[in-house]
Amino acid sequence: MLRLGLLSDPYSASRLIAALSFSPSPSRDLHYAHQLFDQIPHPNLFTWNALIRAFASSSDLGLSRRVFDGIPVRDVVSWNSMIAASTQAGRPEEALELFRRMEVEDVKPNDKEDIIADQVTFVSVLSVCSQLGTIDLGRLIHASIHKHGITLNCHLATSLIDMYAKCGNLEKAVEVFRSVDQRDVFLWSAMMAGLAMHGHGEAAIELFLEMQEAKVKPNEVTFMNMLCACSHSGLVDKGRKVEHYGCMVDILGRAGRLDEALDLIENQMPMPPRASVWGALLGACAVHGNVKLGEKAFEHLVALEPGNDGAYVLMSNLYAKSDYWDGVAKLRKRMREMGMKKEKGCSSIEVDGVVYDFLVGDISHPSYRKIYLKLNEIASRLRSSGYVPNRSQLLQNVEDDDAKEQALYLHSEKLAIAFGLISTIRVMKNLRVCEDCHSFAKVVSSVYKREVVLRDRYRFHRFRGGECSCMDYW
DNA sequence: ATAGGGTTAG
Repeated sequence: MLRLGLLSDPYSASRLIAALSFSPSPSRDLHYAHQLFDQIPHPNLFTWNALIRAFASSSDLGLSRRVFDGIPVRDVVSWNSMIAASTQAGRPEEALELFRRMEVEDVKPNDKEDIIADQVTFVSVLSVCSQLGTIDLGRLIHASIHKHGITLNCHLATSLIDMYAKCGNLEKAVEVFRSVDQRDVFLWSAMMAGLAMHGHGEAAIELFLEMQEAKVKPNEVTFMNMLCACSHSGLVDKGRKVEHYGCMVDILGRAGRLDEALDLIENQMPMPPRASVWGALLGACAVHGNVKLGEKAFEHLVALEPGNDGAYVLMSNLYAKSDYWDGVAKLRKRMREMGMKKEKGCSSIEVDGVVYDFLVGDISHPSYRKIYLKLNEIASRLRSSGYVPNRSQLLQNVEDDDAKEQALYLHSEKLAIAFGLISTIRVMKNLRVCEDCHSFAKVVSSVYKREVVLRDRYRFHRFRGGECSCMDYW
């Protein structure tokens, strides 16, 4: 193309950039794409926009942003590309900021439509809502879609279902799902994932059968979601019918059948176990407190993935649960030597459309005094109704028993719940909820006769009258 | 003719 001088043709140039950025990794050369770009004599919006996407797929958000900022007049595709790039890079706040700017800044009219934000914009922003758990914004966008008379295509409907499910409104997700008549594999899979997340494993399996009747071919994600549904609902035999070793280890392990899980890995797998398989076993050992097997899984796992910080945290928690503090100290030393840090626990709660974040022992909230006061009051009321803090869930070595109890009360989930008790209760946790916080929430729901909805990294917990929707199985 | 979107265990 260079020899023929085709770079001066914007059509060819844009296509070349796209081709270079979507090629499989060996022939993918973004550095070269960038160099080429500087040589394009007449770049147009198509070339700029292709480049945003190209850098985003190489996960270099900074470069995408530099291209975006340099565009003299941006159209809706430029904005959508940049918003999608931020969303996919796990930077939902940046995406949201762009969306808000988009509404007030000039957007060059597009050939096709002349509305400011279109379906593609909404798809990305709904994905932001899923990530942040901001159901109010999600509802606003849903309303806006209605208002503009936009029909739901599969992309948009999938995003809506995912948003409602991840924001805790499963009924609404089902409603959207049922309102679509041409359903593709993404739509079906997203609905199954939503059901699984809320503990409706059987319903997810029924949906899978319905999907087959509709002659839609499942893909690997569909199976993944199915197995997740089986795993979270304890459906061991149904899960066994789908062949996937990592998930099967998880299903067996979660159900406490650790020996069977190990036997599967060591004697039945036709291929060498990959990291995720050992990860599933380690996770199961952590749940069931099996240190010896946990150590074995851990060593296999870090041999395959030395930088896996999650493995260290799981193993350390397993030691701590078993009161083996020397093990914890050794692991921490190993982590320090490798320059690794544990992800900080953070819970956020949405009250009247505003998201509040809490870290452990957080005092940055304007009314933090009120929150701790409320927490004290909760502690005494819970104690008199029979709740005993589960000190095994304190994963640092605090000698004094009273101090241990104090430290448990500083967990971010509890702070968010206490704040919620002075407002509406909808809690998001970025990591898995700990057993003590889980029983805490149960007692809160019965003593205060309030519903608590807690979304952790993997699923939803809906506490009502002292019971949780997960039936203590997660 | 060239650019933008959705589902995913531990």
